[in-house]
Amino acid sequence: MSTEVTLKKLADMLNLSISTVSRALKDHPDISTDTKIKVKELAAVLDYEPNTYAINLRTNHSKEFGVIVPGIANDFYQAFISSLEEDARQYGFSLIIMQSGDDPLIELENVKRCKQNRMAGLFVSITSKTVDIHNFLKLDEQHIPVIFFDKVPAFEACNKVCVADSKAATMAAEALVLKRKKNILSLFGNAQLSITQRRFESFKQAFIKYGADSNLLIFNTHSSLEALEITTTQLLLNKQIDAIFCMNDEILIGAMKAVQKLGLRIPTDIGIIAISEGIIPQLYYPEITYVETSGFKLAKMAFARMLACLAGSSYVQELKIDSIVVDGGSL
Amino acid sequence: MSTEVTLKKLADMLNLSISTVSRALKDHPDISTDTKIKVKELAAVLDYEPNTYAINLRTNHSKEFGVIVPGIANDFYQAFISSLEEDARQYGFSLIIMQSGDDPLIELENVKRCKQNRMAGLFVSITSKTVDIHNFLKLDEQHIPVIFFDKVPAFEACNKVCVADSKAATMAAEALVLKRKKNILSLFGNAQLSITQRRFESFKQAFIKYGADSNLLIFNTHSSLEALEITTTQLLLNKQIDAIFCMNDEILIGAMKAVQKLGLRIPTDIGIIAISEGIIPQLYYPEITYVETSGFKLAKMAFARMLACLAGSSYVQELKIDSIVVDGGSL
DNA sequence: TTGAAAGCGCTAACAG
DNA sequence: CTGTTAGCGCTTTCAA
Repeated sequence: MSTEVTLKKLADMLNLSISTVSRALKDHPDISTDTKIKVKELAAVLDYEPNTYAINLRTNHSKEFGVIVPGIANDFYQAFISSLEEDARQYGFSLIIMQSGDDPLIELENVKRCKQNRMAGLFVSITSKTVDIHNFLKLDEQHIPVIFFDKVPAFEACNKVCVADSKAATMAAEALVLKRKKNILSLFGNAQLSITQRRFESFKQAFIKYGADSNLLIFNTHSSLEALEITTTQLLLNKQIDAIFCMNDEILIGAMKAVQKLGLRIPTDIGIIAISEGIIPQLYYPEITYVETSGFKLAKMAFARMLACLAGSSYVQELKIDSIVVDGGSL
Repeated sequence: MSTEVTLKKLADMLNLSISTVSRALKDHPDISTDTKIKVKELAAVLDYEPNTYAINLRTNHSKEFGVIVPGIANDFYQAFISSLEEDARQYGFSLIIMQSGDDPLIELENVKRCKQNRMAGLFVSITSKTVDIHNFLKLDEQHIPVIFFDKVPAFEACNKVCVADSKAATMAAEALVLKRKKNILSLFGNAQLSITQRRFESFKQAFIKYGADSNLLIFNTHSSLEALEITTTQLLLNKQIDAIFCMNDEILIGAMKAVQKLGLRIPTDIGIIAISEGIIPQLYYPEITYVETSGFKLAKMAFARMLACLAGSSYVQELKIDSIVVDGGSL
């Protein structure tokens, strides 16, 4: 399209060279105030907009961050991305969102896209089956910082920010001990995942630490529906149960359905506490007491770390954000 | 970085010209099978990846779609974006997500970013205060198709895909008539929004059409909390109320809290129906019956329309997706 | 204080 | 079948 306003066009119209116009536009000290004004005025009138691709080609990097998550349909990632986008925008960066669908192959494909597009940096929450971190580390070598968040690789030296999983579970346990709950239906997620293992260990340890004689009925569940079923069965079988602990939102949803189905009153008939991003617990009355794992806060931290890396911080870091207990009156 | 693999590098190593390598890589018929194989092999070995910026600069357009929404923290946009991303990926496109925060100024800034980045196309759900569509239409002139979805401009000729608002409200009303509900607490959103007005009109008309003698208690509410308060008050004041209609998820959340607070049983004590994306209604037991407004389906349609525009379809179109009633047992 | 010129990596007409 | 060449729009030495 010949209507495109370019540096050349401005230069021609002003009888200046392209380089002068370029420099004027970015306030290069060499250029006289006079020309600067003239150039800027014309640029404004013609609504000149620099061609991003030319710049990127020239400078060999872009102002785009890639974000790879298993799927965005999740309150936690939602909050994370939403918050990250705001921060990024402030700094002139855009976000490219990619979903791996928890499939390592698609994840790899996405990583390649990021590399090919010379992204400025990458935020990744890996799939549950990702074993080979190699491809990510290659990016780091090319000076494309990779910040892992939430689901992070277990051992490798890399930049990670995540919620304090163990701590969150401990806090939930402490709340239960404090309320002297004796028979606790404890619902955990997929036992294969390290997040489940960490939360489980800390949860158990906390009761031991405080010398509580609570009886823990522990189950692992892989879906909301399964949580609903387990909870229903257990509550019917065991009338002693006086509290439910849910390791995540998905489980909470199932457990709450069971509680509603059985017509139990919270917190009189039964207490409940969860680890959650915070959206779901607020949907019920009374609101569910939860240990917060804030995607919002995590995004702030991840972005700060990214800026540091971009600014040249070369060492890797493993950061954890602390949780807080948000009392909804359900315990 | 000198380790970057470029066409030139491949050409030098193979003693071929850059153009031959380029053509071999894209299976140009002019090139001999022999050279093609040689070139492709080396490219594979060296992990050659074309420089996107050079291509974009050359061809003056990218494989990126901009997506501008008021905010992504919303089940509907969530579903929309998630679905759109999958489709886009299949076709080699990426998604740049931008949030306007329902602020027309940020929206405008984002539109400019899209223009500046020569996006391949744009999906927009406008802010509630957007009046000037001019800037969007300018993009269309530059052959950057703009597909408005969900929140679309009222009058202008442009590509729009949205849920059939009136139809959804009519369907909800029909369900209520069918169940012979007589005193219906009818909760609508912000009365200033055209979506509210359309849903309200159709809702009312449906009762008239069927000659139902139902008594509608109509309220407009702007938040979940307000919905909770109104519902609580009304249910206490008027024991005749036998059903609640909620125009959207936000209102449903508030109404459900009130119902839980008052300890009412669904559907025996009271019936409830909502217009929703579908996530929230499934959180309760029994699940809430709702008229579906699917972000997923809308995305499919929007993407198809985008492809058509990219393929040269120049006329504008206004598309609507129909809703279905999903019975959760709450009515 | 300004301009000329080279080149980022790629594509595509044109020429052999 | 392959090579030469001329850019795409911009930045950045180097010269003037």
